[in-house]
Amino acid sequence: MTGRPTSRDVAREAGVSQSTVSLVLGGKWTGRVSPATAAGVRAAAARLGYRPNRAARNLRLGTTRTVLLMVPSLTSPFFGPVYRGAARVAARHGFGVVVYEWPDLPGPAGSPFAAPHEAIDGILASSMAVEAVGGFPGTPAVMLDSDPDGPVPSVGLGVADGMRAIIAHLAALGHTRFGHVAADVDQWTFHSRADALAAAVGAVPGGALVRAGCAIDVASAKAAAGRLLDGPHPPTALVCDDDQISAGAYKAARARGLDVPRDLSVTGFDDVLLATALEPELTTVRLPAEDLGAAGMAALLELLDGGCPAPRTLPGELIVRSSTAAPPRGTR
Amino acid sequence: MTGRPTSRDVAREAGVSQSTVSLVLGGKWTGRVSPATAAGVRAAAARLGYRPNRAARNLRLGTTRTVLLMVPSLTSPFFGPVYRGAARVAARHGFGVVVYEWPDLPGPAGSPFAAPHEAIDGILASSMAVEAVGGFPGTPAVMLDSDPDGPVPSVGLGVADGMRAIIAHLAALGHTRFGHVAADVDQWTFHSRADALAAAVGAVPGGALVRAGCAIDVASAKAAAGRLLDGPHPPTALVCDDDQISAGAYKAARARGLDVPRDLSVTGFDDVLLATALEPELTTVRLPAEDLGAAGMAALLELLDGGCPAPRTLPGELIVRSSTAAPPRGTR
DNA sequence: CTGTTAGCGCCTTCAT
DNA sequence: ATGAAGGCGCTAACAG
Repeated sequence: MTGRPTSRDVAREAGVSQSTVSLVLGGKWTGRVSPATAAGVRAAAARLGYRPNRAARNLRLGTTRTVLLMVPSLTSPFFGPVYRGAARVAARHGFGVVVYEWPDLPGPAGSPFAAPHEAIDGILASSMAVEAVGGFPGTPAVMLDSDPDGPVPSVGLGVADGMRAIIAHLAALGHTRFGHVAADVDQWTFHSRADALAAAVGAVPGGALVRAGCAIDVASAKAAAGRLLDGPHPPTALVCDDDQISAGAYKAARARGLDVPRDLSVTGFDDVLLATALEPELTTVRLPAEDLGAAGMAALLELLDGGCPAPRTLPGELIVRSSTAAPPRGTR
Repeated sequence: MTGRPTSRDVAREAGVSQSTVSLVLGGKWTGRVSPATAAGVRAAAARLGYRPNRAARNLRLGTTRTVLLMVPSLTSPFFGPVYRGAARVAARHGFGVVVYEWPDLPGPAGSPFAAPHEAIDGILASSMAVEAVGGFPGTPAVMLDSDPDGPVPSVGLGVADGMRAIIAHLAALGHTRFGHVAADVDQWTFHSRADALAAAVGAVPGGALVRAGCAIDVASAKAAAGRLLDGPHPPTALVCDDDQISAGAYKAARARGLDVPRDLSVTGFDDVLLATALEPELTTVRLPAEDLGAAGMAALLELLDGGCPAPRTLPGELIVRSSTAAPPRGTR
């Protein structure tokens, strides 16, 4: 016998029929196949090193047991953990996860159909516009870190609460003049951060807010932070939409001879690896990326099961490190 | 008609038989089907939004057109681009890529069989021991950034040349006392870096080398770099196995009041995002991650095609930034 | 309790 | 130039 053993080979080896093999190996034989026979089948399968042919099973069942995870960028350290959490939960249910990078570019980016994995049972779309899943009409989908009021179920991240926690922390330190170094990315998560930030600053007595947008990269962030620092009303604290942006803010500060945190406080968002690689270590909001992937996958599996997953929001957590301090004297 | 249209539906719509549809859509109809019929079939397929069923095709053809990419970590910013390069080339040939994170833990880590994607045509294994693909006997595999003398074809990275370039650069600056902050990871790529480094230092007149091992994380790297700096023969340049390790080296230096690069030069490896986020920006060796994925996939496709891919090595490139300078006076 | 049978959708000879 | 038929490996009715 050359090639992989089939269930027929196992049946022959065990001296039973194919259907018995299928029943036993499918785990639904209790009360229908004698324990002795079942044991024989198992032994035969083990002896032959049998593994079911996935394509055949998929064809028969009309299901692929595969979920597509769409992320805006694979380079960002945020999505590795999202994948890991999703894959872990999926594996427990016999599902696989294929990841597809959907560049969040303006305009009609390459259709997701360009992905060779058109055979998909469901979609998990992280941090992108709901339109992204529009390309798969009828395919069950769950959005991650997205507008909870959208047409598809979603698992959210407490980004608004995170922003409020940042401002509360900064206000308690004595800051009133805030600068928002904002990611110029049209995603719900960033709009949400901006809105929460503006509202929170509005609630601080004497609070003032200036804003500069940038792309999510260090150079662009440095330029944006620089514009704020050189402006007519330089802030004493720079609130950044993302840890990477904070790295740019650090650079802008140092280029102007400003010490972080003595002369300028800086905060980040996400708490990826970068946050502790920087000096000083970054005060930021930790987002539970792996839990997000896991909860999203759980919701999607529930959806595939015919259920109706309840909306969930996973809270962020303010991690105070060394990039924030009271504003310099004379600036309050 | 509910559900996805099948080739039979297309046949009916076009008024032809299934086999004609298969011929036309399979692209091998020239001289066997009249152009008019072919056009009709195409139109019908388009009208119905027909897409071939992957499971059925896989079953019939005995191939999955799917490749497994095994990486040691999804969190490292290095592997995102590897995936991207591999997926790009794969897509051009109608192949999909599923990524599997194989934690490079000591001992018998979870077998790759735990991966739900047992249906795989080939394997691309990046930066790991050749044993990793041992779990898939008979499956064509290509190793990336691994021992070129192993039993399977591989695409290498010029890490040894990179190390030599670093030492040449540092030696030209006047350094003779080097410290290697080494990743304590049992991978060919790190052994290769260590060997090349030792050999290069040996060729520097008066060259001396001390070494400390660490895990690939900032805190561990900081401790290791600290041990070197506090040792009896403190180096004037710290050569790090990885950009992330360099971040730890920066911290160790600053904790001791040492300025980089005035009092201490530091180099990295990989040139990931972190390299320009740090301050000062890191002198490092850029490794072409995306090219690596692309070249690896090209080699694997050639292998699947019955060919015998020639071994390749992609060169790294020394990127001189601001973390290296001449050693402080009196230390030569 | 176990075996027989009928497809899932596709591709590929073979016959027309 | 086109159609009919068979089977890839599996599962789930239905018989026995």
